[in-house]
Amino acid sequence: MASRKKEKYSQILEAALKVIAENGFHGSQVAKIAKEAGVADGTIYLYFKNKEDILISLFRERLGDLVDMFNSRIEETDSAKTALRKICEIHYNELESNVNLAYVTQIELRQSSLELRQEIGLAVKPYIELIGQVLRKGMDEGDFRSDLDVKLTRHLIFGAMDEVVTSWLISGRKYSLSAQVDKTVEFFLRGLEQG
Amino acid sequence: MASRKKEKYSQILEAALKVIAENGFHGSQVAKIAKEAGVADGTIYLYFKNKEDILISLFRERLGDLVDMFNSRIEETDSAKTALRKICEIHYNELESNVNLAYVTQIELRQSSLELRQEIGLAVKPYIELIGQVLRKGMDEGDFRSDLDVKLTRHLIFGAMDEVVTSWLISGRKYSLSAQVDKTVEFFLRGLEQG
Amino acid sequence: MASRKKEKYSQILEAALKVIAENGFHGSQVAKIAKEAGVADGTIYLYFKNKEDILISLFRERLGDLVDMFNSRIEETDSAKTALRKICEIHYNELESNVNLAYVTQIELRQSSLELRQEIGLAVKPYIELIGQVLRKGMDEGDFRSDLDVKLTRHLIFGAMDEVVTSWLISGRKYSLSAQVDKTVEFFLRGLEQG
Amino acid sequence: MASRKKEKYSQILEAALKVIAENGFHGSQVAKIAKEAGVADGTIYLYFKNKEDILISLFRERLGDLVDMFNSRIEETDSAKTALRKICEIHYNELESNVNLAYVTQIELRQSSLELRQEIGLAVKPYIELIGQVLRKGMDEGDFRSDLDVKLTRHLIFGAMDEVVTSWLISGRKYSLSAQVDKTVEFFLRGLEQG
DNA sequence: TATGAATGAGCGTTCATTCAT
DNA sequence: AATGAATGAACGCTCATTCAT
Repeated sequence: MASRKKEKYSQILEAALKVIAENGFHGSQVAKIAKEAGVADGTIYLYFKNKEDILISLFRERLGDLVDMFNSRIEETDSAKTALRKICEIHYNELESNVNLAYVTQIELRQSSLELRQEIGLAVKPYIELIGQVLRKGMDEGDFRSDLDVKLTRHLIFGAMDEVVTSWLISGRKYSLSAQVDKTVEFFLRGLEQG
Repeated sequence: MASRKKEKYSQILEAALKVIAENGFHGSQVAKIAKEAGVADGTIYLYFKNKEDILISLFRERLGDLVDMFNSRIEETDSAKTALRKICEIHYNELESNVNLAYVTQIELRQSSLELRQEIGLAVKPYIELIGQVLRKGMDEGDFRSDLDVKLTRHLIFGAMDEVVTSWLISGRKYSLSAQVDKTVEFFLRGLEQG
Repeated sequence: MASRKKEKYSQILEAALKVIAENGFHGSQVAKIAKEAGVADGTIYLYFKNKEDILISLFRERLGDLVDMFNSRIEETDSAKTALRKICEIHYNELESNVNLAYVTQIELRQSSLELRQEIGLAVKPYIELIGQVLRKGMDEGDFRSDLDVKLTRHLIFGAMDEVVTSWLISGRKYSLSAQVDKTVEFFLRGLEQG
Repeated sequence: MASRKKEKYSQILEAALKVIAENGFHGSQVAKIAKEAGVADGTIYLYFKNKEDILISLFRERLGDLVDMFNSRIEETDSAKTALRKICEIHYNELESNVNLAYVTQIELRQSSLELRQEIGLAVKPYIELIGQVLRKGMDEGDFRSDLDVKLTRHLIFGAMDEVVTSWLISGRKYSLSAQVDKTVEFFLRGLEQG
């Protein structure tokens, strides 16, 4: 019974993801999501407090999965440099192979109420903190410069990758996103300067 | 008479900026903007096609001003490194000294329709291209690595700065944004690596 | 212009009265009232805060008129006994000659939210107080017993008339309401007891 | 088994009374009543046709009990005057000592559909007829005036008491209701007039 | 009998836009 | 050019009732 309940919950989230990706945030009425999920409008409200709660849950669940994936894969890495490469690989690969999710997280979910965006901020935070941990590890192990401002730099790195994904989407995904990993990591590690 | 016309046009844009900054995107009805501008609701539609047109114009005008400022200030610089520093300085300083504009461009205007966001993309493009020009100049002059992917790197740089501004806003502006210029530019130029 | 505004306001109240009388409280959607008034749904909200506000206004305006009528007619009376008879006459006559109003005030408006019923209470209060004043006058002038509890008795009198009107409506108005005035006043004045 | 059935039936009515008294008519969903009664939502519909049927039954049962009480207590009385006093005593005492019932019958149940109110009317009818019987007895025995209109007067009496109870509730029960019996009966018997 | 998850009709309100003045 | 009263489409959410188990 618990699995049936969980099933319908996921079913609705899945439907929401598809509907939002196809119709945009403002074109995604609760009725449309319900229809896509194959349930009645009212059923939505047995599993979610309100429309916003669907979106928050969607973001939280999926981003949670991503962060879990990051954590487990990074444990396997030996150096901070490899870890940073791993992060960028997962970031680009996951969003490239799940375009609906990419579209919804990068484009649609950002045009929501303050409350939702605060929730999204909370969901993104663990990821940004993970980047910070890798930076600190690299500093401790002598791989990274010891004068880095971790709090600033983790945002520089997250923002850089985030923008690359967004511009890839807006461009119409005309090139491979995962093919940008090497050059992105190279930029993070060596910067712009010659030599 | 042309100036009178332009006057009211600017008056409405000014009002829109203030209203959105104070009430958020969803709390900014046309009627509220009209009241703040001191005109009737209908008058808005003599100067703008529709509500979206106000926002697009707002973004375009203000960002256009910024890009003009970038261009003129960068002409004065001698090297690509200095130019990049200048860009970051202006980016952080302008948004720090104009919090309403920062709030509206970073937070509020992003929660709009696809059409508006595409327009915003067009307005941001000249800025991103400017960054690209600086990169190319640095490569030509031997200051920057010759193997840089300009199209990718200009997004990495823009995204990094963009995220820093956003997180500064969300944090409640508890620290100086312009004080982040040095460390940001350092990251762009030298990257993370030791030595 | 003020009269035009007032015109539409009254037009909506008139429509509300008719719609509620014909369809009952629960069958009276805002859209139905708007249609009956010959205006758009949204227009309602230019004149009233919300649906409840229509009902409150309806009650307040009409009952206010009644109380005004009571006051002016009672001034003309010489004794408390005549005044009491006048009150009962107006009460029965007005509601008999305005069945829609009677139906809405006696039956429909009572099935509303606590907030509305409190408002109705406020609107009825001046009327009950008027009855109290007449009682006090009668006591002062020696027409009424000096040991009357005014606060209690005004409710006994109001409740008695109120119930008579309601039962007349529920019975299907099969008899004349105004024909009950004499016997009602007789009961108030002399009570049940034999001589 | 019949008793088990009756048990759950009463259990639901009891729960309905409590829930309506605590949450008001509009705040009393079937689900809430079911929860209070400790049964499933669907179980309600094994004992009652629909929600309205619960309320009708509630009123009918409780008012039936009251009328039974009236009848048995009045048999013990010798004169119509004493009987009338008894009626008023029971009316005020019962509702004062059962505030939930008072609140629900006087305030909440009145804001219901026409159908329900007609049913309530039927339930109240035997009580009003009882008052009529007492009046007739008093006329026969020479205690009451012989020119009374029984059909009218029984409503005057019921309405008077009904309004006193309601205003006592609305006032916040700041005084004793049963302490109003003497003055109420005095008004019924002697009316207002001096001498 | 009893359950409770699922249903889906129903409605008050907002607000961008229009148009008669 | 300017006004602002009027428009009416659009939608999230509730809750009485049903029915498969």
